[in-house]
Amino acid sequence: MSKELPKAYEPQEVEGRIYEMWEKAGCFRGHRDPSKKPFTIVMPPPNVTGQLHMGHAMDCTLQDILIRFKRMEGYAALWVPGTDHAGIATQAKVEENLRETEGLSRYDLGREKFLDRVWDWKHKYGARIVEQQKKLGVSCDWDRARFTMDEGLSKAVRHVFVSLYNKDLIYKGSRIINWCPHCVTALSDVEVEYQDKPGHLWHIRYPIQGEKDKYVIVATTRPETMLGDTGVAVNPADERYRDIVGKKCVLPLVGREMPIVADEYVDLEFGTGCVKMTPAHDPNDFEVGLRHNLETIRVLDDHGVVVEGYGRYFGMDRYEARKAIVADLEEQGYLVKVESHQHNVGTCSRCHHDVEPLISAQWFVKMEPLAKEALRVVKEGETKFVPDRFSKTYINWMENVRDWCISRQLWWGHRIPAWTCDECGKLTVSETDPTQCCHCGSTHIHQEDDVLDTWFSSALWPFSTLGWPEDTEDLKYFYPTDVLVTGYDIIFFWVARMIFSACEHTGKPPFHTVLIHGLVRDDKGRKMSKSLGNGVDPLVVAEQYGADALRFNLVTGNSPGNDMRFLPERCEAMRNFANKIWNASRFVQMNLTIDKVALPKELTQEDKWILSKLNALIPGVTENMDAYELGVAAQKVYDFIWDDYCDWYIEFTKARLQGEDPQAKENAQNVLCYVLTETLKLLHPFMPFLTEEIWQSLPHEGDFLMLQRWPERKSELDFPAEEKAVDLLIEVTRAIRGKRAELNVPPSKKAHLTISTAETDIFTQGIPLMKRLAYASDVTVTGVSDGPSSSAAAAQGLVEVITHAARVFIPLAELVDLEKEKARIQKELDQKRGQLAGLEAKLQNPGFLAKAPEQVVAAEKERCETLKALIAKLEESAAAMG
RNA sequence: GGGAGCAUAGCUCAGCUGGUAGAGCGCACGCCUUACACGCGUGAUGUCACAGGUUCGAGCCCUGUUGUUCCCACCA
Repeated sequence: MSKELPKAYEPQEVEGRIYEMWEKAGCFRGHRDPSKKPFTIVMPPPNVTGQLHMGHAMDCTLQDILIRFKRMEGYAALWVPGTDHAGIATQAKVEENLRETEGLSRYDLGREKFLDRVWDWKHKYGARIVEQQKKLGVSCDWDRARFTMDEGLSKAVRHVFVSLYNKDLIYKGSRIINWCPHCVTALSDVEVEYQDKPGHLWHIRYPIQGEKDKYVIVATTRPETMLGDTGVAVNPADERYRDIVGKKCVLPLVGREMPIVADEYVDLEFGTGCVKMTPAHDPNDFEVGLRHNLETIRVLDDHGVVVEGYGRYFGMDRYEARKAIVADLEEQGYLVKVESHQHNVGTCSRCHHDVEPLISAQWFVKMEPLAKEALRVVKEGETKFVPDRFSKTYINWMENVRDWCISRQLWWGHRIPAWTCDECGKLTVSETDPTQCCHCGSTHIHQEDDVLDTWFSSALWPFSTLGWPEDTEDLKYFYPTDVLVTGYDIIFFWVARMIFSACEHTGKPPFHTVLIHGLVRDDKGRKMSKSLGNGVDPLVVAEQYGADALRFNLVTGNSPGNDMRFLPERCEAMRNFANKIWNASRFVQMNLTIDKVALPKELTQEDKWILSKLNALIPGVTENMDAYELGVAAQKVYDFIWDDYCDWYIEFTKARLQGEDPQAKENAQNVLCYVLTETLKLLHPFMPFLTEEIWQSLPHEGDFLMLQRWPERKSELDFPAEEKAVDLLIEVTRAIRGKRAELNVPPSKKAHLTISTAETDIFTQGIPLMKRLAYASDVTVTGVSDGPSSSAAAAQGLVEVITHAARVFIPLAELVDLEKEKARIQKELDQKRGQLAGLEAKLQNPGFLAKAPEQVVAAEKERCETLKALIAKLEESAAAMG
């Protein structure tokens, strides 16, 4: 029944096979089961034509750990996967490809044909990221995979749009928006990234009209926008300029007459205290312009190029125009001075070209009414962020949120369901394509060209993927979802929008917990990026070390919400851990003669010890999982397996397995298998492949480890006395090894130990274990009074090892350097006496005795007593050495 | 200008509700001890940034300081 296993774990051989097995058996499917509680996660949909990167790997791993854990806990677990059409990113990629391969632009093809190309692209590359995710072992329900431009999801988008429009929460208006001249589209506020860039502050003279040689000097960082100036503003409190308010000045190079106005907005301290007003290209100027009725004149077109009517500047892009204008100003004597000036420039989060604020007719979602409920659910804890500090980030943003610009001048996306009537000019907004204007009945209507911001559809993801707006069974059962796992970088883009969308459209927050993780950085702490070329491909890592090792690396050694560095050597350590478990189970299997596991009635003290440790581990790990402390939970399992199970328990069992007693052999096998199996369950969410593979080859009931029930603590398996007893054996064993190492005695040189202890039962039972682990040829256990005194031992050529529980005598005295040994004992004595002094002071402190909890006081007292006993022994030993 | 995070062993980082400072890697010494050299055993290394405070007791709580990173914000 047991097969020959390779000496080292080979993830490459295992992972694909195991995944296929799970998938074929339908293990990932989420079933509505009225007898179970649902647990639902929706996966943040990656870009449909994207590639899996380390951030995805971390995101997927965390989700997979949670969903596997809950599935094992007996929930009806559903993890909904899917992909996002990622409007601007995907369109840009296809356009680039089109340009490179055929030399065509999207306009050459026309909207319809171009969209066909994007769909081709989607079909070609859309499956790639799914395949990559599978390599990581994600257990999502692929049958329910959704795409943001699926029919059903598109329906949801339209439904929401119409509903918001009808509630006056969507409107079309001319506003100053962020425009990317490179992507040629409007952007929302969150798609603008501000960067500090070195720039200049140009001081320009604007002549005052009708007054010879009188000027007002404005300071600007963007001289090219002066073409669109329609005024100059000063602060009303500014003494310097009081006399010119109300007068007019003349715009150099253009000759336009413009009013000089007074507005609080102007900062007296900055620059010259005079600001040129360009309402069409600056959000503040736009506001000032509204207050003072200034004209709004656009001078840059959608590509950031100067429009007609400005002489030689026509056709120049923003930067050329700046140069030319500055040169002309200087030549004509308008330029007063140039200062260097650091300033904050908005750039497009996609292409990083400078954003051009400009006035444009766009569609907006009115945020204030929506933010109200979205704030409430977080403030009142209906939706919690983990770690909690991110709720502050969220609240702060939501309280100051401005209307959301949702129209994009792209082709790839959900086309805005609004039609303009060619006759009456009014809008018809409808879920189904209308044939006529809803105002005048004219059939001459045309649809908006623009599409919606990608995030408009992803905002609906938690419910649109479950069938909303239909009242589906899935929606009733699985919605609201439970946990959303994502990086802090998309709280504004996505999480916030999901929350207010869900509240508005479903009346419920979309999830009760948002588990936030940080960024995965490179080994030097830099962000992984294409341009730096420092990205580490998760699939390459998984191939090299195994997906389990990668997962374990990503989940340990960091804490929620904090960035982590990706260190390849940590993968190696995790691979080693996987191998450790592999070999532990290989050991178990090599000694296996049973085909069914049951805990024996007769348990040895070491059996009870490991069972008791396991019993403590289970609730500990479970609590950490419940608290989303996944890294801590993983670390606990790691420590248990490596330290308790492998280093000690397996070694303990060798005495029985290699002994003569068949019953003892079988008992040991049963406990070994039992503990290993339970541990595999605890480890499974973290290392699914390895654990499933091992479990399959051990005696088991059921078909898959991943569908086994999560372990529970069993009170009948608590053995505090034995736990303590074996801890003592371990302590003494360690001390003996330490002494031998110090004396450079190789393990092959066995010695006859004499152990003098008050715990004769424990040590007598432990003789077989100690023989093996403390390199003893034999062990004699005596009571305290029967053992030799230190001086007698020294006389007999015995080395003395002193621990709290016992004194051990080893016949190796000829190897001891007496002076060194004396010094060592003295050092230990000093140390222990120091500890004792501190402890006694604490125990004499009335404050401590009165206020500390009883348990703590008792523990400290016990510590004090054992310390005293140890010191007495050491003192005797020191005295014996003279 | 607001807000947040981080500062713990040579390096990278854990440290649960305050109760004798931890891991991995690295380092030193010794081991092919019949699961594992992707291993075993043993060992060394820390004014837990600084200064105050609360407490019987602080790496953990409070205040301030310094350094550092990030987010938000319209200073032309």
